[in-house]
Amino acid sequence: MSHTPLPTLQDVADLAAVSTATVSRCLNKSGHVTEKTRLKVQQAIQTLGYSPNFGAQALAAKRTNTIGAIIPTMENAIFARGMQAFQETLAENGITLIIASCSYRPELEEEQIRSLVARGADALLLIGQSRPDATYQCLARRNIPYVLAWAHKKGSEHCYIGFDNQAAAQTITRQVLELGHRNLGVIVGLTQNNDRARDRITGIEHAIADHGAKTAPLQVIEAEYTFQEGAKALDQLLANPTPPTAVICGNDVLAVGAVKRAKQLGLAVPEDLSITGFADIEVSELIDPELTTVHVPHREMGIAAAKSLIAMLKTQTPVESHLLETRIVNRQSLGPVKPH
Amino acid sequence: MSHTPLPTLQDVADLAAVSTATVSRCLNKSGHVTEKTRLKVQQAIQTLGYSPNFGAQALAAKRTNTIGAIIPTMENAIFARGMQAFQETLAENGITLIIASCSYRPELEEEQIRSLVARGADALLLIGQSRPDATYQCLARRNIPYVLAWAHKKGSEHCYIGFDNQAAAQTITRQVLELGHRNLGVIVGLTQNNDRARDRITGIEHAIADHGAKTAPLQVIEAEYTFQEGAKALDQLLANPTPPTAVICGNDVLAVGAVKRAKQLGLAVPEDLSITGFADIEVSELIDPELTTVHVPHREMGIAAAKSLIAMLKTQTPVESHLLETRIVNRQSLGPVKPH
DNA sequence: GCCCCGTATGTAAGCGCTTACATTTTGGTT
DNA sequence: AACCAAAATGTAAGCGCTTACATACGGGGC
Repeated sequence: MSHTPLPTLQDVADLAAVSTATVSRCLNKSGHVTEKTRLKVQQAIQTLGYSPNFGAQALAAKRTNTIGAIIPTMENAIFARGMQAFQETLAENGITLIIASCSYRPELEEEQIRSLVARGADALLLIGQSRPDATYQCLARRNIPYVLAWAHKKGSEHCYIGFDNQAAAQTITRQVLELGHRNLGVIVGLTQNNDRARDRITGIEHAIADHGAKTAPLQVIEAEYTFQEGAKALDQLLANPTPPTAVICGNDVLAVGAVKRAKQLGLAVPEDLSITGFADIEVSELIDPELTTVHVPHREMGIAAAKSLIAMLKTQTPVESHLLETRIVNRQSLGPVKPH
Repeated sequence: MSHTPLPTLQDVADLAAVSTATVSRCLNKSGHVTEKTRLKVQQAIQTLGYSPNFGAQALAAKRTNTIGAIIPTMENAIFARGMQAFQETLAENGITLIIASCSYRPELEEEQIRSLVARGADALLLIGQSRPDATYQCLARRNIPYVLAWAHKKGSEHCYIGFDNQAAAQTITRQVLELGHRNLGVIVGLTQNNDRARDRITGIEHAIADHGAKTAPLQVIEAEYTFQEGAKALDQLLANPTPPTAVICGNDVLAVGAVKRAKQLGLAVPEDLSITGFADIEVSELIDPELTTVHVPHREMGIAAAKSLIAMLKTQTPVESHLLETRIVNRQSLGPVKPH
């Protein structure tokens, strides 16, 4: 499968009878080119089917127009919509997304960060904030802008593009308490390497403390983000001699798994058991009863993250954090506690 | 935010008191280096915290160790699991994934292909086969290997890593017919730019023709891949004076949306109406009744695609297509036709 | 001890682009 | 028509790496 060598900038310059610098200027829209020459060059590019060599461009310009993202996993719908919007926004701005996953394992994340940086990522999107200082230093040293998404922390040195996991969890818990529930269960992701999950638990605890009513001790089960694990976690919660009347889930996937299990066990939701979610992914409207959950503006977040990163790249200065509003979506899975 | 310039190959060479060529040879494991020098170099790399410059490497070596994938959308769970496995397998082999989405729009796909190629993708993963010849020629001209995933075509010039959409649809339809259904509805993705959806319809039609029994005319509704659209499509099907007794869906998302709608309408599934899916994504086990569907080995497919692409890159020769087996997963949403 | 050859290492020429700086062109003033 | 600043274009020096080729080295056979 032989093939002619690809045309180079020089070839274009020759054909258009200008210098390579002029062609380069046309390509990079860096001004100072007559309309006439621009047309000539355009023409030459067309006829040759020229497209710039990526490596050469990266080497000479010291940027790749590439942004990296490292997410726990692409399989989880929690990240899918936000990443889709992120990618679309990058593409609109001529930037390519390189993507890696870390399976919620910090050491893998670190490795992937190095890898993406080595691959020339100009900037990075990371999820949450908890990672070794060394990692942040490595990014600072190489002067690589990054945003932390899916989370928010006031007054942090980092740029967050996300929502307040703690406050959101607190709000929905308050609502649960106001409906009379005094014995709450919690199903949440593995907190080990997930600051978002930890923040949500904190929010729940604060809501209980603030509310002041006497409540049974909070029962917390950690589970991987799958329907099955959500179901299993509910089993554990219900095995307790005084099972909760409401289960607050740190995630829609877990919540939906729990709802399904509750129904299998013959429990009516929300009459016998209330269940709430977090994220408002598509599946929360699928299950019957539909899930009362915390709506997270995933697309907005992806778009904001992309824009912030692009701005940082352009201005070479940090950008303000961006707090997105969440809101409770009242559907059907949360109801008043059953009087007995 | 000042920062020392990053160490270069030259710096490493100086520190290790060898030439740049030797350092390069160490890095690329291209043999002919004494263990002793290798150690010296390793040492120098460590102390300097060196990591190769991507652009320079790409420019000099004419490869980027980067593979691109263009999928319709990341939001759809149909691609998530396969892509996750694809990315993991690439990462294990030191290759980075760059990803783009085309929203089922061919002209956007073409643009994204150009973009990823321009970004230095060494090889590509594409979904399905139908695209302009010019696109394939462009890839051939640049000598860029590619595989077509999520589909399979015998005796094609292209390398497919996928499954036989038509045969799978045919098999599940046969099963539906054997259960006595003679009036079938079909809900399938928009066929306009989706050869997989078209193949599935063909499979359904063949099954009916082969079976020989007299059946009502097939009613086909096309819908976007969302729960809501699946539900709406079911409404349309049921609006018919002689509504189908079984609905074959080209996709689990549509099927699950249809199941939910059927229940809302007070129809028992499968007693009053049978519904089948395609893909076997996680949500098919969530819905009640659980979905009878076509299982697609998504992870296997992702892994196989990655391996094939890597092999092509290494050997510079085409690789055989790879046909993956699908199988029917009999769960609860398909039952015998109701006698009346 | 000498020669030869295979292996380890060094030398240096690019790879294709960007960009600082030098040079030419343009067109408005006087 | 001559002059000049501003705008357009050209020149050429790298960017950091790979690799073909040249050279140095070391050890076995005689």
